[in-house]
Amino acid sequence: MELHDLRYFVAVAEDLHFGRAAERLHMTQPALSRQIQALEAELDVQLFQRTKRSVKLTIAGQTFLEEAKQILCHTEQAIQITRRVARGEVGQLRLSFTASALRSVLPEMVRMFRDRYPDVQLTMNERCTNDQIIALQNHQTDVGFLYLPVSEKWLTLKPIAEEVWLVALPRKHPLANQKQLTLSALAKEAFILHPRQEGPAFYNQIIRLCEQAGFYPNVVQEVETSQTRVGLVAAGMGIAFVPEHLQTVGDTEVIYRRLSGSAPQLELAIAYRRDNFSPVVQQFLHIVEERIQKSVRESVA
Amino acid sequence: MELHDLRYFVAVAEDLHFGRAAERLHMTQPALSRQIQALEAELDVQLFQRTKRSVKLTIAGQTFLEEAKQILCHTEQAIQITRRVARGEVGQLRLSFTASALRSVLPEMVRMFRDRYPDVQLTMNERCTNDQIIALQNHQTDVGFLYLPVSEKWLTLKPIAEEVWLVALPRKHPLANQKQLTLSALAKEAFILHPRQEGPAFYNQIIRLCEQAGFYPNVVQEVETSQTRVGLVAAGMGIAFVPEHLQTVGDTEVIYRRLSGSAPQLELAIAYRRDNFSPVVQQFLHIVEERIQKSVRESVA
DNA sequence: GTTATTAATGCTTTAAAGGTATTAGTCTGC
DNA sequence: GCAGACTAATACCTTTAAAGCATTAATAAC
Repeated sequence: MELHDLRYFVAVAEDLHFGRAAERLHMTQPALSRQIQALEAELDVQLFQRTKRSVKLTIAGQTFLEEAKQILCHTEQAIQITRRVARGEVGQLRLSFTASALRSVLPEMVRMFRDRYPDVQLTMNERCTNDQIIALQNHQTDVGFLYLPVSEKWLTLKPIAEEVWLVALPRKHPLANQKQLTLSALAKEAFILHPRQEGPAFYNQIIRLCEQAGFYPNVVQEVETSQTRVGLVAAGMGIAFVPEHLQTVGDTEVIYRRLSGSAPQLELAIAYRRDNFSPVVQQFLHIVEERIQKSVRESVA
Repeated sequence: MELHDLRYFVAVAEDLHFGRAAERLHMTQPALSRQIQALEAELDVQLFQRTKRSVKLTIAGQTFLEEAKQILCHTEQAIQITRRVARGEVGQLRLSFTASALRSVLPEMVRMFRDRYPDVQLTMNERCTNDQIIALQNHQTDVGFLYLPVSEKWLTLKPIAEEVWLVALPRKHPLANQKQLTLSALAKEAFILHPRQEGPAFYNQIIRLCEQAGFYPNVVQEVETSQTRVGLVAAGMGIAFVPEHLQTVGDTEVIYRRLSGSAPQLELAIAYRRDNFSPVVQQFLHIVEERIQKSVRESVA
């Protein structure tokens, strides 16, 4: 049995007239009659009660009509849903991101994506760069917003923004009032940095910048999240570097200063598995691309 | 798109190997490859991620696989259910019957039918002969157990039992103790009969029998149901005729006597529309037939 | 009784599906 | 690094199932 048998059957069952049904199906009446006969023979069930001049459904025919309509409808829906999945209009997208990405580029991209693809189920998780890589490896996330450098070869990486890090000082710190602040002015300060193994490249970058400024930093603490580092700065334990977008999270005891001259900076990128061909991810990447182009245009203007 | 496309797709999706899938489908690999290509072209969706040496499903392919399996399963079920309906194994059967049929032939027939066709939904309604005919005409019932004669030409009628009617007498009636009771002995009694228009043929039969016994009955009441007539007999209002099977419904104030010689009797028959080709009805008729044959054999033995 | 209607049948044509032989990459093992 | 096995795709031909055309047979309506 094939779907065209069902289509033919439904047409005849609805018209109760072989000639008209055949016309509607763009075929001739004898062909249709024979197909219906073949269908009845295959099912070994009489679907129509025929006289030489009229046709009506048997009880079994009525049952089969309901089923046939459902099957045809389901088939149509299966095609539609498959196409939508292929276009990335339906599916799921799991995003991971650093705390600072959540406060900069991410929100607008997510908003655009939601608007354009309302039927995609979106899951969002804050994770540090390392955890994102692990999550990507374990197929627990689809796209990560993380900091470069990342050396994993099985990942595709696309830089999307430069992120300058600011100095966080206690409000009462002597340097807090100074307009222009250079790294060398901080030579005698106690530094609260992130753990070295949580981003050795960035750690080294900070050390190198200090050395270029003529001193080796006095690292009094290595603390995991920027949030916590800011807390310790407020408590007067020292100074710290935090991503520029995190200054919006206000702590009245802390002020943020952009360093003039060279300052620590990180490159935010999106990462996804090379073997990920999810159309949803593709669509999300398009939106990211689009958003970046817009930023570039705006910064030029 | 046709069902065989779905079958081919499911086979390849399950094996992820064109050659083996083709073998399983009893066809050659190139034919299968081409069919899948054609399907993808028709859907305008890539279902498989192919390399020269391996095949795997795309996200859209995974979606389509689920749908395809469901459609194929539904199709199989549709065929099965249609066949069962055609065989009368599934459906509904609405029975109507007189009160006396419910106490004689009907229960065993219904029991047999239930055992053999447990998936048929059975509806049962007590109705007098006239109401049954109306219900049959209005498609509110499928088969009736009613009294002959019935003249409707659009009904098929099959006599199934002769029903002798008994005399119901008040317990304290002088004739109550007599072993042999003939109609002529009742010449002076007050008769409680059924309404004439509710079965004129049977009414006339009773009058005729009385006349043959040498008297014209003194009809003091015409009352609708046998139940009610028995009630009035118990109340001492007169004597009545009731179907033999109704004597089992005991009223201690009433006794039943079979008339020797000629007695009123009715023919119980089943009736159904000539244009009713419901397989369920056909199956029920088979069981009725079967049961009647059994009765005949038993009465001969 | 004649005509129109309508489903079925016989025969021919067409188109879709399938088969065989072969090609073109890709992986494995020595 | 090369030979051989493996596997999906392509080219070309054959088969088969479905469709068309002409006609028949039976029924209903006038």
